[in-house]
Amino acid sequence: MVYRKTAATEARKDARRKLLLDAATRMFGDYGYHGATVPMIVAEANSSVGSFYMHFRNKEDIFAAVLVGLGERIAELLREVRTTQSDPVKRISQAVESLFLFLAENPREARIVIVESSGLSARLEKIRRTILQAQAEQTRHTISSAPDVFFVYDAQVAARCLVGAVYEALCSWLEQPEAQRLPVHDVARYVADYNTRALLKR
Amino acid sequence: MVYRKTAATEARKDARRKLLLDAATRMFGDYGYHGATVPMIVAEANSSVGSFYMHFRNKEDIFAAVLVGLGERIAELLREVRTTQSDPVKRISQAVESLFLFLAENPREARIVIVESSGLSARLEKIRRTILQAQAEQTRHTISSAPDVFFVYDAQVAARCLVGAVYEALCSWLEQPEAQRLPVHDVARYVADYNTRALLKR
Amino acid sequence: MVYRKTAATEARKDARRKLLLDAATRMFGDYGYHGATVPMIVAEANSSVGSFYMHFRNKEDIFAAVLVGLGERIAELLREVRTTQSDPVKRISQAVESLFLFLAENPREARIVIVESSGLSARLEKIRRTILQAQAEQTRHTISSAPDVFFVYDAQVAARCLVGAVYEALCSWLEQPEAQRLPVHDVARYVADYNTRALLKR
Amino acid sequence: MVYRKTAATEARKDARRKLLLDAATRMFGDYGYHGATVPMIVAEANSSVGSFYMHFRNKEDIFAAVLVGLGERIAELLREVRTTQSDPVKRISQAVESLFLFLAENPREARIVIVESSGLSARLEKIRRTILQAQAEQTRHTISSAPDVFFVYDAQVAARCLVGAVYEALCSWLEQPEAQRLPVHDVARYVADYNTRALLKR
DNA sequence: AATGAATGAGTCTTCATTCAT
DNA sequence: CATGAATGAAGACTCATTCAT
Repeated sequence: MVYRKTAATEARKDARRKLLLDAATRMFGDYGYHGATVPMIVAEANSSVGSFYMHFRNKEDIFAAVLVGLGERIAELLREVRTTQSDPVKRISQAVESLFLFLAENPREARIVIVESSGLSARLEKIRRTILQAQAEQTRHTISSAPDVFFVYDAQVAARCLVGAVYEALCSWLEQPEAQRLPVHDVARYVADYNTRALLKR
Repeated sequence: MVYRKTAATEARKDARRKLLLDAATRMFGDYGYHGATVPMIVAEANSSVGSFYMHFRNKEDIFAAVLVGLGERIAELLREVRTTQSDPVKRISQAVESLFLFLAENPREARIVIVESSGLSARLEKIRRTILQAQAEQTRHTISSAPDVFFVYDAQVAARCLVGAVYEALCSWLEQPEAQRLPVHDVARYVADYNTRALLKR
Repeated sequence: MVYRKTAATEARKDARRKLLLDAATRMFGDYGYHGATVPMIVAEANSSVGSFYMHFRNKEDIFAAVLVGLGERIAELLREVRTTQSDPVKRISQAVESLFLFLAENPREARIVIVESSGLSARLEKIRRTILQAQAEQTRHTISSAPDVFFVYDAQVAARCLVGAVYEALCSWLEQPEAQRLPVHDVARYVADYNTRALLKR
Repeated sequence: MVYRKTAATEARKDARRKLLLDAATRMFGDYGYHGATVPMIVAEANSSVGSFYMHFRNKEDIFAAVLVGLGERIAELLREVRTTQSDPVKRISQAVESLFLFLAENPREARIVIVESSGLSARLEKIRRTILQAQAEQTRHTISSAPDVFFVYDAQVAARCLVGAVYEALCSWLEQPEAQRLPVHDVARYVADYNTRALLKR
């Protein structure tokens, strides 16, 4: 009497989940963790409160899912750079540029990672740290692989300086009215240069 | 007689205001903007809700005041550096170091400026921007004053990279358990070097 | 062919109904009417929500069914006593004892009848009353059959006193940690004596 | 600057608390623990949700307060009987009668103690047990004080039988439409007799 | 001016019930 | 007939803000 869980049903469920996740990304990106309410999210997803709580334990849960998803997209981004570039200096420079461009093109996602994921619950804080850590790790690894070209006191500190510079430069860029913004690619390039110079031995 | 009485009253009023402001700094620093409640703040200040609304229009208002106060302390800090150091490179290096040390010694204040002041109302966002801008301005000014030693695409971008690097390095440092932290002064120095190298022509 | 198929279907349907009813008894007994949820019950029955609403109009409906079932089991119990014992005094004493023992051995069922069935809807209240009434009726009948040995103001009141004493004594017994409980049979016997003495002329 | 907490303010606060407590008693008595909602209670008390949560931590808390209050009223009742009656048999009989009458006159309160306080949280269960225990203790004490007149297997069990009989008889009485009810005093007297006989040696 | 009790709009969350597959 | 995803009404609770004393 147990009916096969049809693939179609499963697929529709997953689609709904994705819908909610996307809506949440938009709402969290636009209004922040506290500003975005569950009713707002479900309305944006053309879904319902009940459905929301079928897919996610609570508001924190969906935020975590959004964050993890973003972390993966960024990790994937950096992974690509790593496999493309073998020269350590270019690799770092390229990673910074890619990160900057990705976030510049996805400002809502950027805001979620940079701004909104801070100062929340321990669990979320941990996810945020993991994301930053993944980026830092990448940098750290490259730095350590070429100790003769990089000047480094502590790779961890250096990596975080780099990430911080990227994020803040991005914020600054996003704060400008669109009309006055410098060309994204130029800024991305400059930020990449800034950090590359910072890391190189003179 | 009347004047003195008024002065005394004024003084007491200011004292109460200061008390609330300090309590708010502690609470916002420890629990964040949303986590700190008005009752919490007034309890910490040994005051009362009524009194609170005597001195501040609302919660946002006191947070703004805290933020402005912090901005001034930081501005003052940087002003001192400027008057002490005339060499542009040293001036920048020194400014970074001072900022890092100040925030490291005042982690609550650091959290307020870096983390908690983001993603709130437009008004607060503006104040935050003003503070960052003040720091950036300082850097920009120094950079512009010696175009031959500094390599700069856009002083604004450069300045924000610098501030971002400082903040993120600090966050990283604060995230560590105290036992495992590197010496503050060493980190501060390294962060200063990081940014100085980033700015100098090769 | 058609007939047999229908019979088989009917049988399966009844089996499923029984499964749900048993699961509901466990859940209501363990978590109470409000604590037990429909999803909990169907999970316990390895069934599904849809199936549930196939067999029962709603949650109240299944609770009612559980209650009615319990009422019948208890009625059957008392009926047996009546057919076994002809001596009115022994009959009452035996009925009390049997009831006590049955409930002591089925604490979940006991909790449903005694505790959980109170204070719900009018319909459920009525069923509960019916069950109690059946027990009372039994007692009343026996009492009335031997007016010379029993001292009774109003048989209805007397019967309810008796039932109340049984239930409360049972609760008291169940509240004790198992290790400290007096022997069931002794308590059952004493409760029987208590009520017998209460009913007899001196 | 610390103003004296005026007696008037305190009094008004207490009055409000009492108002809420009374309203809660009515609502819990009429609709049960789950049926009575916080909005209902505050509406009944002409108060507000916020006020409610100023005085009580949560819904369970106010129910606990109601229950404790009832426990005290009942305890007081029994205390009076104890001081008035020195003869053990009369004391028990009188206690039963008083309890019955009190509950008959306060049916809402009765329902709260008897019906609604069961099967809730551990905390509430404990309070309920305490109340029953207090009544049982009273009985137990009297019984133990005159071992030659009372026939008792275990005073605890006996006491609970007594309490159960009282409560159930009361329920039965309350269930009747008012027109058909037997005179309260007669029933109270009979219930008292029922239990007295049950306890006496033959 | 100071106090803190009172307010109620606004959140999150649960769960009985429905219905498309 | 069975399934379980979807629904949304309803409830508990928080907290910024007001205002009578």
